[in-house]
Formats: sequence, C-alpha cells, structure tokens
Amino acid sequence: MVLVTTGLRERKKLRTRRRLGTAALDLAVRHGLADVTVEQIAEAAEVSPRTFFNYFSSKEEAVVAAGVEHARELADRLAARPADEPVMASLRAVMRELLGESAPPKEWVAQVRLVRANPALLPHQLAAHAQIEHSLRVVLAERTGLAPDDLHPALTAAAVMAAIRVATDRWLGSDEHADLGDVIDDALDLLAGGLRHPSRAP
Amino acid sequence: MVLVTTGLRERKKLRTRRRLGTAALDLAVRHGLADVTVEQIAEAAEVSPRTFFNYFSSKEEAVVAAGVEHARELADRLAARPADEPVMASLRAVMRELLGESAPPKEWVAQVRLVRANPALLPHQLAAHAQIEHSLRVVLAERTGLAPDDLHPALTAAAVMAAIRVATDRWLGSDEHADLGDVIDDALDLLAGGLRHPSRAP
DNA sequence: GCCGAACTTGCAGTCCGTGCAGATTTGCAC
DNA sequence: GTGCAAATCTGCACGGACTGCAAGTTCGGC
Repeated sequence: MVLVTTGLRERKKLRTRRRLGTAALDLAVRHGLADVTVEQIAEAAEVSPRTFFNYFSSKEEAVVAAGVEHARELADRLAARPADEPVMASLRAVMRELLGESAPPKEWVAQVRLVRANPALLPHQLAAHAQIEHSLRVVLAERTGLAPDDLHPALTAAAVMAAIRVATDRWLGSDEHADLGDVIDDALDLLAGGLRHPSRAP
Repeated sequence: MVLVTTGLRERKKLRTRRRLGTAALDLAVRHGLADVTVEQIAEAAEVSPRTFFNYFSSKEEAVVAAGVEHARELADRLAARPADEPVMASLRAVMRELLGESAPPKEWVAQVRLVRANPALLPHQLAAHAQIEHSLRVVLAERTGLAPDDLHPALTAAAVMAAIRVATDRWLGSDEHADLGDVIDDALDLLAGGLRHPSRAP
C-alpha cells in the first residue's frame, strides 16, 4: 500500500496528466483562457481530445491541476518534519522550502496570476485548494494524534490554507515587491495570535 | 449612491434573479443536478433560456446564488451591530440571528446538502463563499478602521468563513444532530485561541 | 404621449462533455 | 516469448452548454 512500485502503466499515466496540465497552463497564459480549446490542449500533449476528458473534466481543472500536484508536496514535506516540532513552526519551514528560499516557482506564479486575470478560474482554483486542505488535514491529524475528522485539524488546515491564499493575493496585489515568505509568516503570526486586533499589541 | 430608490426595473430584475436561483435549487434537489437542463430552469422561472444566461453563466452558479444572497445578510447585520462590540462577539451574535435561534433556514440546508451530494458544485460553492468573504472583509475593515486591503481584515474574514465552512461540514457529517450554532461557536473559539493544540489546555 | 435606454428573446453557431464500442497497450503468468 | 485479461486510448455521435448578434419589448424621465 505504501510501496506501490509505480509500474510503467502508472508512470505513463502520470506523465500524460502532467503534459496535459502544463500544456493547458502554457496555452492559457499565451493566448488567454477563452481562446484555448480542449482540442488544442490535447494536440499539444499529443493525445486525442477524447483522452483529455479521461484525465480532466474541463480545461479549467487542467489549468489548476498543475498547482495541485505541486502543492501536494506541502503535505509530504510536512509529514517528514520532526514529530516534536510545533505545527506552526513546521508549516513555516515547509513553506520556506517550497518557496525556494528566494523566488517562488515560476509555474506557480504563472498560475496564480492567470487566475487573477481570469475570474472564471477562481472556482476551480478554490476547489484545488480544498484538495490540498484535505491532505493537510490528514497530516495534521496524524501529528496531533486526533481523529482526521476532528474539528481542530480540520479548522487548522482550513485556516492555514486561507492564510496562504490571502497572503498570496496580497503579494500579487503589491506587484510582488515584498518577499512572499515574509507575508505568509505575518499571516500565520496573526492566526497564531488569535486574530487579535493589531492596535492592541503595539 | 447609498440610496438607490430601487425602481420597478431593478426590483423586477432582482425578482427574476431570485426566481431563477430558487428554481435551479429546487429542480436540482428534486431530480438531481445532472438531470436538470437550463431550459427547464428557465421554464420554471418563466423566462427564455437565453435570458437565463443574462443572469448566470451556468446552472451551477444559479444553484449556489441563492446562498450568496441569503448570506449577504451576514455583512449587513454585522454592520448594524454596535461599533464598540468586539468583532468576534458581533460575529457570534449575527450567526445566531441568521440561524434563526433554533433551526437553520431550510433553503440553506438544502443547498449545502446538495453540494455534499454533488461534488461538481463544490467549486461554485467555494466561489460563492469568496464573494461573502469579500463583503465580510469590507465590513471588518470599516469596524477596525483599517484599510480594506490590509492583511488583518482580509485574513480575519477568510478565517471566519473557513470556520463556518468547516463547522457546517462537521455538522452535516454528524447527521445534523448537534446545534449548528454551537459547532460554529467552538470553531470561533479555536480561532480566537490561536488554534492552540487542545491537549495543552485541560 | 414620446424617446432613449435597458431588458428580453430567438437564432445560429461553436465548443463542451459523455456514452459506447472497437483498437491498442500493459502487466503478469506460464 | 507467448498468450491472456485488464486497463487505456481513440473515433464517433449526440445532446446540452454558452455566446454574439439583431430585432422586438418594456421601463423611466421629460
């Protein structure tokens, strides 16, 4: 179960999925989402249009799927942190790792920018976040020894994802001047402080 | 600007929008989302199919739109609370009001249940939440005197919406036995406490 | 009453998304 | 390495989603 000896079959499927995802993102960035058809995406990924729908149920889903895979790293790396480390500290460390210490991954930036420019993608972006949130919740439950459907891990995962989302949005809005890691840290600080009004803590 | 003397034109539009929304929700609950066509929704609302698309860009959006309008109450009522009341206290009070002191509004329950039964709606549900979150953020910014795009009101709004979402999900998962207001209160307590691990507090 | 603006509608057309059935490929046992 | 069962890919066909456009209809102000 844990060791699934990824056979040729599964590896090929994963590669096809990635090709479709990156092709969708790439084409959408270049020509605008509205002017990209499933047929074009399929052609770029060298599969038939019908096969596209075996992997994704819409082009919007394909565009954000790249981000999902990329962000699943979050859960994996979190699970790899020392078990006695405080949760928030683990999260900060993992986010720093994922942000590459300096510049955020180019593909990820392209994706969030595309969503900004194209509101029709927002629903699917949020759905992708929900998937990540679920992975996060499972890991947090294991770490804290609570049930996966307990309120605490569920809310923590949701709040952390909200913090990342808000911080990213702020970062994009400020023309990406600040360091994204710092903005996320600020957001996590606010969460850990119980969202107290800042004017009370000067 | 503030007083827009809702003329007949605008009232009629609003009524049409509501009719379409409730018709969509009603039909989807009764026949299943997949078996409902835009044509049916339009007919139930007594407009042409083409007009449906003047109001909504998909049937999924129409189904969750009812919830959006209903939840815009949240922001309005929050703005009406005394300005010196702590934000969290205002939120609790408003949520209690909206939940009708005893049973949550039937239409709202129908909607969240439908989303549960039909994952294809989740993206649109989340997008609707994002709209509510935005209204919430504006009100919170006014109350705290911070800029609307400041991190604090933005994150607070997002975290509170996350709490409501997680609490609702839990409540649905527990066969709606507990009192939803209590579950939401628990979630807000966790938020206000900085999401501290519960085992550290007893 | 009358006029401009806003709203509704039908029509035509493109693309989406799915069920199905037949090829093709893969994993596995022998 | 051969053969078989299962998984996957593909083309076809079809109904529905969604949009631009132009004509008709209704509303609000004068």
